[in-house]
Amino acid sequence: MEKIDPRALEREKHQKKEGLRDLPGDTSKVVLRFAPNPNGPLSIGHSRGVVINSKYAENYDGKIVLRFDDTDTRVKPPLVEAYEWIEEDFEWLTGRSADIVVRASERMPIYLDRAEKMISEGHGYVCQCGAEEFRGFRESKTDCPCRDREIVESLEDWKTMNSGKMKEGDAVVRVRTDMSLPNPALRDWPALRIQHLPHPTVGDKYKVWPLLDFQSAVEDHEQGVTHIIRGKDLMDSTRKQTLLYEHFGWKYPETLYWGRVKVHEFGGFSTSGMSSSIISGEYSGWEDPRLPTLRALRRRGFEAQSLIDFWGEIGLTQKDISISMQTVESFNSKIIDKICERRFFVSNPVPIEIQSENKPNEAKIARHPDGEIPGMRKWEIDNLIFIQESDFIQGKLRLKDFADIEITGSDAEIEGEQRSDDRPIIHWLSEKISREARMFVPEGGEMRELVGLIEDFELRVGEVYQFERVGFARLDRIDNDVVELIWLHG
RNA sequence: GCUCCUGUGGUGUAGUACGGUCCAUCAUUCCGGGUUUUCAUCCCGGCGACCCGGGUUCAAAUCCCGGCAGGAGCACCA
Repeated sequence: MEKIDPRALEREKHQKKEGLRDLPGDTSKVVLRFAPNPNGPLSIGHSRGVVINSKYAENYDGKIVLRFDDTDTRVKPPLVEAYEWIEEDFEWLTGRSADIVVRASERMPIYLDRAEKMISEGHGYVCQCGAEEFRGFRESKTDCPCRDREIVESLEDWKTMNSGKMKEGDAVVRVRTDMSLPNPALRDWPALRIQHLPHPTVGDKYKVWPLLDFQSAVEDHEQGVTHIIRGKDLMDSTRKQTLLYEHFGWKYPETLYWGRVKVHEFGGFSTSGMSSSIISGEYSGWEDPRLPTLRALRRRGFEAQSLIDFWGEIGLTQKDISISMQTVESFNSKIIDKICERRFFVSNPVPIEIQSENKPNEAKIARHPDGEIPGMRKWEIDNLIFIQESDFIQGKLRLKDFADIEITGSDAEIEGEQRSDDRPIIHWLSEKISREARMFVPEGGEMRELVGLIEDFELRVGEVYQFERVGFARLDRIDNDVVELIWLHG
């Protein structure tokens, strides 16, 4: 009887399934891709794509392609520096570089060749209807006049388009689907259009450029992509591209989607929106701590792992979600609390004169309270100390790791070094160790600035410290002897 | 208008393909308590949810029908 496992009698509680769900289809040689537009650096929204795709690549021992979708020179033109920024952001986040990096703009011959083939096989045609005009045909499910022209005529127009003799907007290459399709988005969708504006990296060599749906479809096939994971706003892209794949006789990759993501603290933002706010001077640059770019988060002191943990917890769902940075901060705290040294930062300092004659002349405070980082911070103590204005009272206080004091006016008497009662414990600074500091706190679109004194003990630029009773902040730089800190979180 | 996606606590998420083991999982927030010479970390406890209405069934978060709500696409942007 006693051999029966007693646990078998207990009611089993359901467990939360951990990790990402399995990828569908053939997973023997997985190839994934992350395809941003290089019109700015990566933001927190992009990080979901990077994290999820690279996690799957890791899980299945597959490959990940970083592809720059840079075939638009007019509406969202590429930013030359952004290619490099994105590669840096990708590496920061995943700890490695992508297996393959491709720029769509450098693969133009492949797309143009494919387009010509499509036209000559009758699966596509050159359409010279205006955008408005075609909208009417699409809505009324009627064929446009260009649709029934001979293939040779389309081919001739195709050559004219490429020669540069046709103006932008005069013609477009469409994929022949079916104008009576129930979903209007799929009816003879546009695949390539004319652009005369030079491309920032390849110049004015090409006059006809593919749109996303065509370029992406062809390139995914070229790279042997097996699984596409993208936003569900691109569901119709999948349907359009599937039609194209049928024309070409290719097998479309397995496709998974995530829903729309909003971040409470940042509201609605877009790369192009941020770009114009930076140009107008509203923000100092892409690294402005108020921005949701990965560069800004990195500058504030977020660990890449916090984002990996965060997106892993959210997983891959098609729900439109509204997330809070608080959750990311919580993951970050768990990581950095163990590795950050402690320091004091006294904002709005109030000077206090210690009157006691036999005061100790040195303070020793642990670098880390749990001994995760061994060693002590040692300071000299003179008679002059500073405490934070918000802590300033008339009465009894304990200067953390130093002494019990009683304040009268702006003088203080040391009552003893040992803690003698449960009076409030505050952080403080000796004048000998104080250095002027400013802490920048991003608050929505504003930047609050706290002026105060920092504990000048082995400070290093780029390091994240936990300021006791204040919170985490990163030492951004030292300007004219003034230490500049950027607030991370509590 | 047409096409499509999604609805589980404050915010996310597990469970939904094969209905019972779910008086519904876990994280985060919030509240309370403990450890701590930080208002940090850590530990313990608590509050809090299956969009609505029908139907099928002994039994529905799960299946069916009908609503409703939110989001997306229908760009010569990505």
